Amino acid sequence: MNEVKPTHSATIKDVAKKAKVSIATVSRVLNNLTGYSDKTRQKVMEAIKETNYQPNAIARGLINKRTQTIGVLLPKVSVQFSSDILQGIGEYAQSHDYSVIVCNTDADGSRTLKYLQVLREKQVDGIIYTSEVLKPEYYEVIQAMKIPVVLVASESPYASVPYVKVNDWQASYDAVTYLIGKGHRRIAMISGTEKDPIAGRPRVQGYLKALADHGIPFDSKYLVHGNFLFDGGYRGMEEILQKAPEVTAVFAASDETALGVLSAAAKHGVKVPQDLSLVGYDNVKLAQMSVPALTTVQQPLFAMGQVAAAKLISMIMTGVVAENQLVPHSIVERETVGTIGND
Amino acid sequence: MNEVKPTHSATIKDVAKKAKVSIATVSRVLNNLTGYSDKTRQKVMEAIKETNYQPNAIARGLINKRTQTIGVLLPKVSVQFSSDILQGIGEYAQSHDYSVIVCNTDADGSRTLKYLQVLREKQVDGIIYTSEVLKPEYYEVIQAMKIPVVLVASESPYASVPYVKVNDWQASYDAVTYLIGKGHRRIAMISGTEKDPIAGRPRVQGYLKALADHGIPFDSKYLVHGNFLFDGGYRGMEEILQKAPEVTAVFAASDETALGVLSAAAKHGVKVPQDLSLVGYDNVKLAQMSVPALTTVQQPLFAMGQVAAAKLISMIMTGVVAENQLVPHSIVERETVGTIGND
DNA sequence: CAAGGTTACGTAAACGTTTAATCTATAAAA
DNA sequence: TTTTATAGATTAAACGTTTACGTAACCTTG
Repeated sequence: MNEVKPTHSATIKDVAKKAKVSIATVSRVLNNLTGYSDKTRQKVMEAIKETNYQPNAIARGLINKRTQTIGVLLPKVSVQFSSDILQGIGEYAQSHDYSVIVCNTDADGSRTLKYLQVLREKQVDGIIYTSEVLKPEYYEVIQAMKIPVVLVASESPYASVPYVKVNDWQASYDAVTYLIGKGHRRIAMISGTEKDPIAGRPRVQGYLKALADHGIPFDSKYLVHGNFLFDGGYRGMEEILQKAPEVTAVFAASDETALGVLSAAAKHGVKVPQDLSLVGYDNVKLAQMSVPALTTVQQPLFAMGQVAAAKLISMIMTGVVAENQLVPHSIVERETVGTIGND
Repeated sequence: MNEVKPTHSATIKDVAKKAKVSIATVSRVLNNLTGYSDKTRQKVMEAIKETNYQPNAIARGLINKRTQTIGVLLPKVSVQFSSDILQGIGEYAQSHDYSVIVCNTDADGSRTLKYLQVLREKQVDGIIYTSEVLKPEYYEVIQAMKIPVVLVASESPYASVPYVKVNDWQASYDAVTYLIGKGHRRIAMISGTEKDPIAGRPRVQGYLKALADHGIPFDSKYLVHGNFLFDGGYRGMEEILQKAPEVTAVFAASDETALGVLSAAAKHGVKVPQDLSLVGYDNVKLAQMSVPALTTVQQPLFAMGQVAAAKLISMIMTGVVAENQLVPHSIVERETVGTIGND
C-alpha cells in the first residue's frame, strides 16, 4: 500500500488508471450508460472511492454545452419581495440540479447589460428576470445568447418570453372592492412609482375601476404617488392627511408603503383601524409583524419563484416556450381594516 | 459581402479566420498580452465586432483553473439578515469580476453537504459561509477542495478560515448597559436559540455580565429563550408578562424577536416605551418601520458582506489567509426606550 | 459450425480556450 | 555581407470530459 499524496484533485484519468480501464469506460459508469460488465463497474466504483474523485463540471459543461446553471436578475436581493421570489427559485432549482447565479441590477441599465454579458460568457442555460420591465436592449442580447428567459412579477410584449405574475389590475380592484364592502367610500390610494407599467399603473387602474363600478366618483386629491417604499408611504400619508383628512381608508401599493402609512398615522394620532383603515399589497413577512398586523393583498412570491424556475427548466429541456401564467392572489385579513357606516 | 448566418455563437476560431490570423494571436489581443502589431490588433478587434464574439468562460475556466465564481452558503436568502449580507457580497464581487452562486442550506446538514459538492464540481474559486457554525464535516470537504473560505456572522476554531463579525458579547453588554444607563434595573432578555454558540450564548453572557458589573442580581425568571424569530419574541414576552410583570425593559436578541415583543405588548395593553422599554439587535430595515421605531444594536450587515468578499477574493488571489475581523457595532436610538427613575 | 448479432470494452476526436515552444522575417550589429 | 537579436506570428499541446467509431470476444441460431 504505497499511498501517493495527490498534488492535484483526481481526474477521470486517475480513476481509469487505478481501475485499469479506459477513461471512456469510467465515463460510462459515471453517467450510468450501458456497455460494461458488473465486474468492471465494481472496479471503477472502488477506484472512485479511493481517489476521492469528483467530476469536473467545467469540463463537462464545455463538451455538453450545458452548465446546469441559471442566472437570476433582480433589482436588489435585500428587498423582501425579491428575496422571497429568489428563495422559491432556489428551492426548485436545487431540487432539479441547477445552480443559481444572482445578479443585483440595482434597476440600472448598464449594470444589467454587464450582468447579461457575464451570464453569456459563463454559458448559463437560462435566465429569470424579476420585477422590472424587459427593455428591448436587454431582450436583444438575450436573444443573441439563444437561451430561454422567463419573467416573474413582470410582463413583456415578446411572445417568446413567458411571465408568471399576479393580475395586478384585478388584485387592486379586489382590494378596493373589499374596502368598499366594509362600508368605505372615501378611499385614498398611495400608488407605486407613477409610470411603472407593471406594478404601478395597473394597480391604480384597478383602484379607479372599482370606484367607478360602485358609483363612487374619483377625487384626484385621493390619489398620491409613492415609490413602493416606506418613505413614500409616510410622505403620502402626510399629504393625504393634509389635503383630504376626510378619507376613511387607504390602499397602499406595497406593504412597505403601508408601514409608512402606519407610522405617519401614529405620528399624527390617527388610530388604525378605528380612524383609518389600511390595506397593503404583497404580504411580505413584515405584514404580520406590524402593530396592528396588516391586512393586505397576498402575492404568492415563493410559489411564483418556484413556478418561474419550473417553467424555465422545462424550456431548457424541451425547447418549447412555456405559457404565461397568472397566479392567484387573495386578501389576507388581519387587523388594519374596520367596518364603517352601519354602527 | 456575403453574410453567413451564424448557426452557433462565434468562437475564437471564427474570429481568427475572419481576421486571417491564428487563434493564438486573437487570444493574445483578447487578454492584452504582448506580441502583435497594432495593425493586427485592429484587424482582430474588427473581426470581434463583426462576429459579435464573446469569450467562453467555461473553456477559459477549464484551462485556467479559475472560474471567477464564488459560492455563498446561507441558511435562507429570504431572511432580511442574510439578504443584507448577500447584497454586500454581491456588490463587492460584481465590481471585482466575480459571480456568486447562492446556496440555501436551510441550516440542514445534508443540504449543506450536497451544496458543497456542487460547488466543488462547479470549481468555484472560494466560499463564503454565513450565520452558521462551520461543522468539522463541512470543513473537511472544503479543505479537500483546496479553496479558501471565509465566515460571516460566525466564527470557527480553524486557523485557516477567517471570520468577519461583530463582537456579540460586547454588543450585548453595551445594549444592556445602555438600558441600565437609562435607569432600568429589572431587565429581561429574550435570547436567540439557546445553544447557538455564535449568536446565542455570547449575547446572554454579555447580558449577564452587564448586570453583574452594575450590581444587579440576576433573576432567572428574567431570561427566556427564543429562536431569533417573531413568534419567539411574542411568546417570550407573554411568558415574561406572566412570570415577571415587574420588568421595565427587555433586550431582544434580534429585531424580529423585538417585533414579536412589540406585538405581544400591544396585545396586552402595555405601552412601549412608557410602560416598557425595548431594544433589539441587528438593525435590519424593519427596525425603522415599526411603531414605535425600534432602538436596536446595529450590525453593519452590508459592510460585513463586502468585507467578507474582499477577504475571500484577496485569499483567492494571494493565497495567504486573511485576518479575522471584528467589525464595529453601535446602538441606534429610536423610540422604544424610555428613561426611568428620576421623574 | 459458420454467419450474424450482441456485449464489453478501447481509441481518438471534439468542446473553446491558453500558452510554451517554434518559426520567420526584419532590423541592428559586426 | 554575414551574424545575431528581436518583434510578430504560428503550431500544437493541454485542460477534463463525452461520445462516435472500431474491434475483439462471446453468444445465438439454423
